[in-house]
Amino acid sequence: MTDFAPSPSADDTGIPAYAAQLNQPQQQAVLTTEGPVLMLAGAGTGKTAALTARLAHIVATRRAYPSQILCVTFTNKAAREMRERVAGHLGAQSEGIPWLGTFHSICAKMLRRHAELVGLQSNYTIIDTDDQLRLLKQLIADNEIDEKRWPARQLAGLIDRWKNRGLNPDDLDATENESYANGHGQAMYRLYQDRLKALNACDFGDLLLHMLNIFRRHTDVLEEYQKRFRYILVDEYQDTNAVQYLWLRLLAQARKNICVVGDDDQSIYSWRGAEVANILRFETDFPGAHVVRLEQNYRSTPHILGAASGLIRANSDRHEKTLWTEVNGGDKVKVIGVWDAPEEARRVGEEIERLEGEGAPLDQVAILVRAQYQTREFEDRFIQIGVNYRIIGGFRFYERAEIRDALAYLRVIAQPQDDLAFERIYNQPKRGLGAKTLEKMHQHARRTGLPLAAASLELADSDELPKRAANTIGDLMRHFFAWREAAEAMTPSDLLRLVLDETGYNDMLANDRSAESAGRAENLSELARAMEEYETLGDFLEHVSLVMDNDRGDEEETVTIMTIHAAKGLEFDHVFCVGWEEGVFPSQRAIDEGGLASLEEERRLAYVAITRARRQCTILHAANRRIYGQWISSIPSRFIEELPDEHIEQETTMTGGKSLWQANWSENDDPFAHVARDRPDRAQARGPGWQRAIATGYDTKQQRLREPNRSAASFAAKPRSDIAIGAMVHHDKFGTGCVTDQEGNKLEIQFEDHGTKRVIDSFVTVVG
DNA sequence: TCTGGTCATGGGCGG
DNA sequence: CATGACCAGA
Repeated sequence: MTDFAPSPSADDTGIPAYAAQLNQPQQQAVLTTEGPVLMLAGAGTGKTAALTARLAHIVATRRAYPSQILCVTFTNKAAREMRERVAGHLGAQSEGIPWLGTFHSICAKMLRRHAELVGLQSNYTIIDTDDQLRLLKQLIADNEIDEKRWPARQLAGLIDRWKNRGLNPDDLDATENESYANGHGQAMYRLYQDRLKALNACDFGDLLLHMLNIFRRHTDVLEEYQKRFRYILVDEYQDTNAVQYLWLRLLAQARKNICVVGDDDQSIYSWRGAEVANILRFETDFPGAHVVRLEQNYRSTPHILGAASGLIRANSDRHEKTLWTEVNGGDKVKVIGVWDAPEEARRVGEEIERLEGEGAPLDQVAILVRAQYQTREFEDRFIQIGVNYRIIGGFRFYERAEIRDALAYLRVIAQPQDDLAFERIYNQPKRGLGAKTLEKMHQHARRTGLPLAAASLELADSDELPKRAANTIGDLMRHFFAWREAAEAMTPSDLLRLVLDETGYNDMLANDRSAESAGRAENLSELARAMEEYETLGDFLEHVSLVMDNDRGDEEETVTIMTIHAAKGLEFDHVFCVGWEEGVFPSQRAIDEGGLASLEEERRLAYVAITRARRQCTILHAANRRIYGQWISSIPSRFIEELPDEHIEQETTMTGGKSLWQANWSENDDPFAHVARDRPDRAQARGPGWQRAIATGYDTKQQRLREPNRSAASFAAKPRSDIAIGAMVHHDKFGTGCVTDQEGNKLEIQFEDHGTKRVIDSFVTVVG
């Protein structure tokens, strides 16, 4: 430890307060300010502490002003946390760090200054995925592409991926071009970009791509930023995609004072374009980079750590890290097998009630699921037993219809070219303008090259429209002029209240007696309240598209249910990892497609899940699960098998020990009979993973489990002996019919009056 | 403009 | 199974 410049907050050891609590490697990461630094920080090793201390150190030792530091994160939450912690270190002497933020918000800010270099005005609109999709649908229709065969979603996905890779329309090769509508990829991408420019808008991907283009084409701009940013810090580097990487590399090129922090074992966003390779090859990109490993874990007990480390060791191609802890004791990771999803929820509910009885705070309990659909079962159960819970994810505040309507009005006021917004509200609330009017407005806009709103006004002044429609449009446009004028003199939130009144939006909600209308009105006043801290409409609109998120924290103590992805970066005393079954986790898609790489990503996801736990981690798997309305018997996840024995403790309930699958395995030659033959079309969709499973079996997987409860397991899928193909049966709903096929407990029946149906055999009686 | 019925579809999520 | 998109018909 050398070279601490004197600082007012230093104590008598000479170590400044912000570094006093740090361990040796962390201090190294803080003190090595010059040159490239790669901080490999395992889960729970205090990387945010190190990163914020580093930032404080740079400022406190006068190596740079706060305004000369670029500090990028992926999420607003991370940015907020960093900001708060740095402020804690620096106190009043920090005037805030203007260039601390997400990739997107930083790029948006830069782009406001240089918009004209890419053909935009500085008040450009940032459109979200919803607008993006609507725009693409229009373009697809205009170009007479069959949207059934080439969905807008697909094109949106392609364009996003191209942008993530830093590719402009001109950069696409023939293969890329082929990937949409038989060679229309490039043309559609180009049309989309042109359209955005005409709307004075850009999407999220553009924020980065535009800035990358500007840096590449205008060296003076690049140099300005290179000069400004003496130090660069990047959080979650394993999540960077190509365009972020290129953008960073250009900025860091001049001074090479770049410090990146990440954990390749927690890279779970490759499907979003993140490239783990970026962190794996940092030392090649920046020769002479200092590598600091943070391996002391401050979060979890040794068993939790041991289980997670053992699991992740099955991955290849990673920076080897050995997490350790000074903490002693703690329970082993508990693995519980249950019969089905309801029992899983019941069991978790019981455990939670027990924890509650022991005085554990409920906000320290989390249930981590692989996919959103798994949350329902827990929700139902918790309502039943009266456990407070909240589900993270799902709909976000600003994705609600009424919020989007309100924002659309504000967008048109701020930016008359915003056709997408205008289209959303021209007849909302209903004012008698239908599809026919819209079509005419579009035609006129196309003819004249005017924005939709302006074109509609011209149209209203002509005789092209029925008088009623013309009057309505004229009226609406007069309102917009008035609001635009009012916006100069009013606060944004007052403007919103005015708009909601004058449009009749409030009246519409008041007259709507449906269950949701009260909540909607409430959401709108919430929006107005949230707007109060903004001085201009523009400020607010940028904030809402980039920053505003959903954590309106109800302070109540609740259990949290969320996906593992959403849990990254969080920690809880007690974590329940549920649904650890082949096909659920790892997900069927990961098994079928994407090969080893995507299975390794699933494994990293499992690693993230376990390492969220501070004191106790419980893993559950069910023997049967209903997916898409079908009962699927499932076998425990391979990840359970990979957990080291010495760190886990298995428990199997009476009904849950082995799966239906295993029962059938011993009785039939084809364990997947009841699944794969169930529906031929679905059997195909199971893909190579399942085929392989059939070929090789999974019989080694379950050695550690107790003997199955054979009678319980066998019961469910066993065919009824009194029914055979050709039998005549009666069904309460469908009447009488002839059995044409029988698989396990499922029958295919040709009914006399209802055609062929598939039913469960317990619902029919044999006739005669 | 609203309704009801049919049909396809079903991952993780941030800005 | 459950939900959402889309279309036909009142």
